[in-house]
Amino acid sequence: MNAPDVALICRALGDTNRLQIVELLTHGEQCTCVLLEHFSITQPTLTHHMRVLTECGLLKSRKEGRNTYYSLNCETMSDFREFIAGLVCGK
Amino acid sequence: MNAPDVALICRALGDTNRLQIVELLTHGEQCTCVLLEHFSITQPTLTHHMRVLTECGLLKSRKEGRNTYYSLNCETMSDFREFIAGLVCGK
DNA sequence: ATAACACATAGATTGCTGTCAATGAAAATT
DNA sequence: AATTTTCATTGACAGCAATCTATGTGTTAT
Repeated sequence: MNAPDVALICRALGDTNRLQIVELLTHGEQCTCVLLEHFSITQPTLTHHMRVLTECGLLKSRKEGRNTYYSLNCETMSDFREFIAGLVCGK
Repeated sequence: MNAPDVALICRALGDTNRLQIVELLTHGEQCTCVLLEHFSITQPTLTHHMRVLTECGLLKSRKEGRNTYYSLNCETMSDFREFIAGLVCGK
């Protein structure tokens, strides 16, 4: 994973709401309606955040009936963790 | 380290130039003048980026003569790495 | 003292971002 | 078929952020 991709992900995680969304999704996929209960934002704003997180590759989405389920993209998350893990002092 | 602090750091790392600055500083402290050679931005813009990185706790600075030397704040970096390392699928 | 150097600060501008209300679209329910 | 539910899209707005030029400040060299 190269620097521009990482910067894009960091920018996505640079919003408190989005960071909390990712934290919630570490426990498994969730639909928008359930996620919405955890925040004090409107549904369009949440959908906007989900879009940002999806476009940088962090999330996957799956439609089932009238629900949309979001989950972490494990591969991207793994690559990102690896990059950050490499940012050590005195390399 | 709590979520708001992490979000602040992520936002700081969400700029390609700043991410590269942090990568450069993993090899040790550097003064502004040397860092500037790696980028195609003006000196005030670089100083602005150093300020952002310092204010979120990622960098430390030290003045020696007419030079300012920047280095990673190892403790903050460590806490941040640990937080990101905890963002795993299927927790 | 004067000049040169390294960096910070101020002010302006342009573009992006988080948020909302309003609306659209597709599926399930009645 | 009509209504309800769930989510996406649109358009707007206020605030922030990246960048620049111009200038200020402290330090070293001449």
